[in-house]
Amino acid sequence: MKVYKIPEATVMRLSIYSRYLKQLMDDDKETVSSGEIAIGVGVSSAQVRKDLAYFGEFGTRGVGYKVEELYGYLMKILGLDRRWNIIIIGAGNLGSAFALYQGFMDRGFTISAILDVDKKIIGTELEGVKIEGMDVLDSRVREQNITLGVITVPAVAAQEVTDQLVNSGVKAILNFSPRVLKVPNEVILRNVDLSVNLEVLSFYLAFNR
Amino acid sequence: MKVYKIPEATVMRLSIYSRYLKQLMDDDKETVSSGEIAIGVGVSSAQVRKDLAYFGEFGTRGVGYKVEELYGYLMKILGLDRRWNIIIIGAGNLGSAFALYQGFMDRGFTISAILDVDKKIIGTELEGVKIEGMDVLDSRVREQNITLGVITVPAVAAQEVTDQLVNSGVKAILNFSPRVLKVPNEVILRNVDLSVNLEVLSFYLAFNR
DNA sequence: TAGATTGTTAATCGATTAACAATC
DNA sequence: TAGATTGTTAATCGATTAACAATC
Repeated sequence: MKVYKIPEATVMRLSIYSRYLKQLMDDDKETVSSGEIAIGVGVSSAQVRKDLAYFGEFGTRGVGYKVEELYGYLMKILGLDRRWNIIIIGAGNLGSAFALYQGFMDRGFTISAILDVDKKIIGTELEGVKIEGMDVLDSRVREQNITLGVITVPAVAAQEVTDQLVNSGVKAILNFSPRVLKVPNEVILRNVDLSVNLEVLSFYLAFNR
Repeated sequence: MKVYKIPEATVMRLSIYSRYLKQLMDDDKETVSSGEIAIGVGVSSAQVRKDLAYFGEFGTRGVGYKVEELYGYLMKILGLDRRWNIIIIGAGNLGSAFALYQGFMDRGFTISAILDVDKKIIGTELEGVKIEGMDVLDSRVREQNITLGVITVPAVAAQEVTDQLVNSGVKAILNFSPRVLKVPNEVILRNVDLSVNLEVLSFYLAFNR
């Protein structure tokens, strides 16, 4: 496969397009143009076509795209035509919220393990998954073919947990802790920093008026 | 005030710099260079200086920046030298997790109200804040000077809730629902889309190997 | 054929990086 | 003064937008 570098913004939009197409499918719409998608998700039609062009030609000139077909392509491009196993580290409020969120299931993600250090919650269940101690991290990741780690521990513990996940062979990490984490190049890291998001809003509120 | 357009990426980094400076303050470090900050947060030193340059000159050539002083400037720039009142709509898992997260308190945010439609949880408390019904949305926002709304309701309800928030006078919205929301120009909207984040990881996992 | 819409190229815009004079 | 580091300009890089030939 010829690998051009795909902008991250493009990937995020593809995910959003796919969700919009799902909506259209529910409305039994059969065909859609780049212009309609653009309006639906708030970007330009050129943007939509450019994003798709990284991966191939999916439409018909003068006609548009077949909704269901394009949806299928996008799911495949996004790697959502198969399942990914997730391990959640930290079963506090955020970790629990994440585990309980139903939306992920439909999109190809399986929560395979949930770990915490707190003896009081170890042994209890979340979504049918038993919360276990940190000692099983390595074996769970290896035995259950887990590729994706979600970090919802306090900031101070985040780097250590990251190192453990990396050593056990996790390939990608979604980090909710407000810490800048160091990972080897081959591990994919994404940060969802709730504080930063709130503070960006604070900035624009304070700055513009 | 002369308003140059500040890149959003710059604002996000300022928030991260400020957190790093806080760490340095805890370690009683007095001075820091752009190069040290750069290594600490994983960007280039030119980036650090450029980001700061949007707002003024905060350092001393040949010396660097006074940690505490720069921290103070950044907090001011980010609008964190005062408090912002927040209303959370949706007290499910994610809304609760958000409400219970302590980090926001320290950074100038006060959770003033939490609303939900579920009769079973209305009347219960989260972090000392009573969960109320949607009928009080307007009065709460107006009376308690709430500028910031956090949307943690299911996707289907998100646009309606958004409209209500906008009508009641909220100035900025942090949206956790996986929906593209329409807001008037003057309202600042940020989306934290957990699904999209997970799917970006899925993409790179599937694409690179 | 006329109208619509794609796929793609070229132009534009904006953000990052490199380089260096200013200066402590 | 010599060494260090800022603030800023110019060069580079990358992403978005505009425009249009291809084609259904």
